[in-house]
Amino acid sequence: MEFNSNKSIYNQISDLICENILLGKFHEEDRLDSVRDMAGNLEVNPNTVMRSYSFLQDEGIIYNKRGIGYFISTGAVTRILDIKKRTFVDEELPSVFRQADIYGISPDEIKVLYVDYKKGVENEEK
Amino acid sequence: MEFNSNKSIYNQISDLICENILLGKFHEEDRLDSVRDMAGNLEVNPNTVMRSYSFLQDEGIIYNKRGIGYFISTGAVTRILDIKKRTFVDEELPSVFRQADIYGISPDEIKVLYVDYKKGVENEEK
Amino acid sequence: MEFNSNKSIYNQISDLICENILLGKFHEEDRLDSVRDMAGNLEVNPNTVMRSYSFLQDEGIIYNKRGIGYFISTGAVTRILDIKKRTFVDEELPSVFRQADIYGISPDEIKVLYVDYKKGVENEEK
Amino acid sequence: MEFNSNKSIYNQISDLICENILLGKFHEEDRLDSVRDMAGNLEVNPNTVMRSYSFLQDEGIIYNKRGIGYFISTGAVTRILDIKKRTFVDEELPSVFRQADIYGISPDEIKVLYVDYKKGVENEEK
DNA sequence: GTGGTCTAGACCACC
DNA sequence: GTGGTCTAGACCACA
Repeated sequence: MEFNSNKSIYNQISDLICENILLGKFHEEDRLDSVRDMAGNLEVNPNTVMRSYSFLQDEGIIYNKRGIGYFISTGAVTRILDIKKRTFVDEELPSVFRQADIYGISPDEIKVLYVDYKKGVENEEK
Repeated sequence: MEFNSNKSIYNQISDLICENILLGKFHEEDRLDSVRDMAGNLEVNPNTVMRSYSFLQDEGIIYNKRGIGYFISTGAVTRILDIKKRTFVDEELPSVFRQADIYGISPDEIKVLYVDYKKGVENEEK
Repeated sequence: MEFNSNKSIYNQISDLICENILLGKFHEEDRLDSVRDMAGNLEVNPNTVMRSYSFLQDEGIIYNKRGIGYFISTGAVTRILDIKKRTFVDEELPSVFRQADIYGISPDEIKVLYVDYKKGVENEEK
Repeated sequence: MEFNSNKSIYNQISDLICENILLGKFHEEDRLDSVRDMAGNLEVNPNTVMRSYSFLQDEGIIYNKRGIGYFISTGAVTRILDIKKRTFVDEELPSVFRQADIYGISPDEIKVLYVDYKKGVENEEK
């Protein structure tokens, strides 16, 4: 897997895991890949994966059983929505809207772009 | 002026200048504050301002007259819209929509949030 | 290493790296010395090296792996030739020819001077 | 008149005057335009012209009659050829040849490029 | 006065 | 360990 430049890798990995949980690909109380396996799959330094896991653990999204591995917490979905959606709506969206405003993109256009985006994603999945 | 921590200062200065140009506060062929003056006003090191200016010059948004100062290029508005709007629509929006989708925010909700945001801004201006 | 006074140091470093790539001393996908090491070798401030690296990155000649270092891009040779040869032939040569013309140096004489130069270089290498 | 970026303006003005002398447009013992006139014609700061004149005076190419103006020295042509041609052949050409060598341009190609250049100039003059 | 470059040294996030 | 950014302060050429 390749990682885009502007976000730190460990952050992208955290996001990836959260998304998979929200999308139902990972389930609560599932065990995550070991740090080494995950690092191998993603072609990334184990330290970097470790950092993602630690971060998610701090957020209460996963937890650790010593010597066994990392597991997705019960209630992880709720917690992710709590944390991420809030920062998304409260912090990210305003900055996005501010830019859209400057560039003269109307609310209707934004809606249309979003609809188009969703269509694009659907087609890819087929 | 205060700077946000997550973006580099020189980047925020560049953005600030671009926005002022788009908003019509700075005009094409206007002279920018000298590096030292701008640095003084923003309470920032001259090197940091220099970096912003150099960056904008590379982008063709401002240009330099030897020994006189930096000036806003003719066509700067167009160029900024070209560069920024393109990266906004092509790179920023998709990631925003992807998140919105995951968090279950519909196109109509996005539109409403944007409308609300614009109202908020208008009220502030009064 | 010693630097010529009329060109900026960071520029000379960039040129040095490009030449080494063209001459086959550095190869595509090789890792460059770290900023600090290079600075130490050249007896120069790390910031100065950083500037060279950033410049070459902007030109697409080298790229960065986060936390690991700078690497020579695949296709760097082509890209350098593209950039440098073009500016050499289109911008530098005309001014040279213009001067040669004024000083009454004929095309044949230029050719002879060049041949002599190449012989001189060959002898040095022995 | 517009001045290209990479050389200092006063230097470009000096070169311009020297060329006009070599090309026979200005003659020895001719009076040069006053600093102010020249500055007006070139749309440049008088200080900058002054600097060119001083420079040329230091080189012995022009001389000053107090209160009257600057005049081209007798022997200016010889002196210019002495100074400029020497630095051209001894310093500029080697660096040019070095680059040509790196870019794989042969002596014959250089000659052809030079011949082409001369043809181009001739056509412009018609 | 203007920009441009460089040094020294610091701090940070990241791998 | 890596790069990236920033400050403070200096020096230079140029207009």
